[in-house]
Amino acid sequence: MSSTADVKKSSDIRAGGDRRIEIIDISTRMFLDHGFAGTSMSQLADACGIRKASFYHHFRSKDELFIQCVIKGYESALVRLAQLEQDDALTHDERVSHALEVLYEVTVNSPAGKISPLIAEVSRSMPELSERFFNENILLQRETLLKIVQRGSLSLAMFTTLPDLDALFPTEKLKKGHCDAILAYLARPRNGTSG
Amino acid sequence: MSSTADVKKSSDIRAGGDRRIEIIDISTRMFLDHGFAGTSMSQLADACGIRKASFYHHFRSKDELFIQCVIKGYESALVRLAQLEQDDALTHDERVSHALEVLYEVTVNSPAGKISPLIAEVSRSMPELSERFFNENILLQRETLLKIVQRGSLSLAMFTTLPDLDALFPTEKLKKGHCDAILAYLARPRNGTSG
DNA sequence: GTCTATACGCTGATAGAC
DNA sequence: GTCTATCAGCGTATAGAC
Repeated sequence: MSSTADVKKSSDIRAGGDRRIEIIDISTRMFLDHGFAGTSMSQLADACGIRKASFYHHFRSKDELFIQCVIKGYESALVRLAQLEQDDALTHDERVSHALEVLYEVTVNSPAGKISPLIAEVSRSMPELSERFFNENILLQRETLLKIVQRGSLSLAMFTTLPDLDALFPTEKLKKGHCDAILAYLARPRNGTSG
Repeated sequence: MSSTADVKKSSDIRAGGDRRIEIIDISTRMFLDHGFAGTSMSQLADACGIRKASFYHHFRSKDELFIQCVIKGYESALVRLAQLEQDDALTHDERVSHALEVLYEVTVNSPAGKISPLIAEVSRSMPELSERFFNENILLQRETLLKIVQRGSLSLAMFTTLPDLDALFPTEKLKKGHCDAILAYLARPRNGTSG
């Protein structure tokens, strides 16, 4: 399906322009809706209003198209973060707060966040994409967030544990929190006994 | 791909026995790993150690096999809930608490929970499966949970709002909670100013 | 209940005219 | 830059022997 050479920089773009962007947007929607294997080039061609063969003028393969969809998905979020880092109109606290909002949107709610399952789907056939997603998205997110926080006069020492940020939200803890919330809710209007 | 007649009761099982169970378990693992469209009958046959054609002795179609995988996925959780409801060795509070644990496992951590994205993948081609998943899994979960809670001497009135349980965990609220947690974490060892 | 052989549509992809 | 025509291979599914 794919080879190591399939994941490269923008150098293997065959053509540039609005049409390309349009195709990527439409294809992203299709991939999100039907999965990678579940979306055929014929379906994509129909959705884009062109013939199947014309697709190969813009993208050398289905893999390549998908990779571009994924990259475009997370690039916009990275741009937003980068702009935030440069925004002098905001206070430091506002920048940090907005950055967290952006990260949350990207990770949980946005189309970019919903791409993750697709990457899981193709992780075996396109391992380079998974790696790239991690290096160019996850790691860059963390770096930019770090820069944003560093713009304030905070001591650097406190960020030495930043990579452990994930540990802040362990499944077990969240689970207990959720269960406790339900139990508290159920217990609230209790009138009788409990046995 | 599928017709209305494809989703039925166990009457359209072609054969019963251990082999069938084994095939379902292996296939479930494959579907979870590669998606529905991403898993071919050849791959499934290889994984099960039989020929492609032999598959059709057990299941009339790939759709039918998938449906059985989904159903078996959530059935075990429902059985656990039902047993819990009958368990007189536990106190009422224990039963409620354990039920929440089971629901959490089923929804978030278990293979059954991970099936949800697969159902989303095929929701357009197998709408009956989505409906069945909701009616036989989601609704039954709620019903059994309700029964478990009702075994205590709590007033029925408090459950009139149970269908709104989802509202307890609105995205915005959770989001704010997570962001606040990160901010609190970042602010903790703060030594300098914040502008 | 599993096998071999086979039907046939659809897949991703290419060649070459315009 | 889009098209028609075409390819080899794989997809699901069936027929029928053992």
